[in-house]
Amino acid sequence: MNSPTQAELRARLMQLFDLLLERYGPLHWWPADTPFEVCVGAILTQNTNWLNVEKAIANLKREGLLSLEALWEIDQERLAELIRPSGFFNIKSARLKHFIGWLLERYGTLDAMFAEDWRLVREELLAVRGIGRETCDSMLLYAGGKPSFVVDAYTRRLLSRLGLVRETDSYEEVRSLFMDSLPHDSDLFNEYHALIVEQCKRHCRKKPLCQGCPLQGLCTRPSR
DNA sequence: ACCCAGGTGGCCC
DNA sequence: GGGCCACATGGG
Repeated sequence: MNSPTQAELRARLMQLFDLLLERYGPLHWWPADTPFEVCVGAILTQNTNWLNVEKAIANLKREGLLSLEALWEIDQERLAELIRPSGFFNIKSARLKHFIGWLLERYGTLDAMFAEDWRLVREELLAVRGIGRETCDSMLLYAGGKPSFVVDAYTRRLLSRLGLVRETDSYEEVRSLFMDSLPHDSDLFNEYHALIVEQCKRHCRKKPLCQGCPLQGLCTRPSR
């Protein structure tokens, strides 16, 4: 099977978006009250069910800790206890501390960070311990409104089942599919990623391979 | 009693 | 550049 042209890819991606939007959207992500809460949530949700993250966020809110200053002041041990429900609490408390320390040192505020060219900020964020590609892109897109497409496990699962990427493609390769094919529109990227998550949460479980998946028509590979 | 969840870094080859 | 592992809770 020869690979689809750039124009065909673009058409398929827009077709997929339209279909998902019709079914679920618009969803207006990310579920948070402030950009800072988005950043905290992005770290807490690493390989973790969102319901567990909500419990951790609720703990931080209850204690009045959902601010840059408050999280800078708090002991890492106490922070770990408060975010316990989100799992990996020792690692994540350290990662939150790393991020906050870096942000205060480098920019002082989130607004100042987002005032800088986001492509530069992306490189800087990726160098912060505990902030990988998905976390970084989530912050840029959902906290900063920057057109940086977010790739996650759901994106990979759905796109590979549709035959648009390979299972083995790297994060940057999958991200490039979107970045190179679609207009750099943060509203579009915001909805697109949210819709992929919504679709997969409902229909793309790990074991069964999308039996009777309504997106079959978009598949570039033969249905089994 | 399993299996899974909106990853990441360290270590190894 | 990849493959494997630890990290941990709560829901289905």
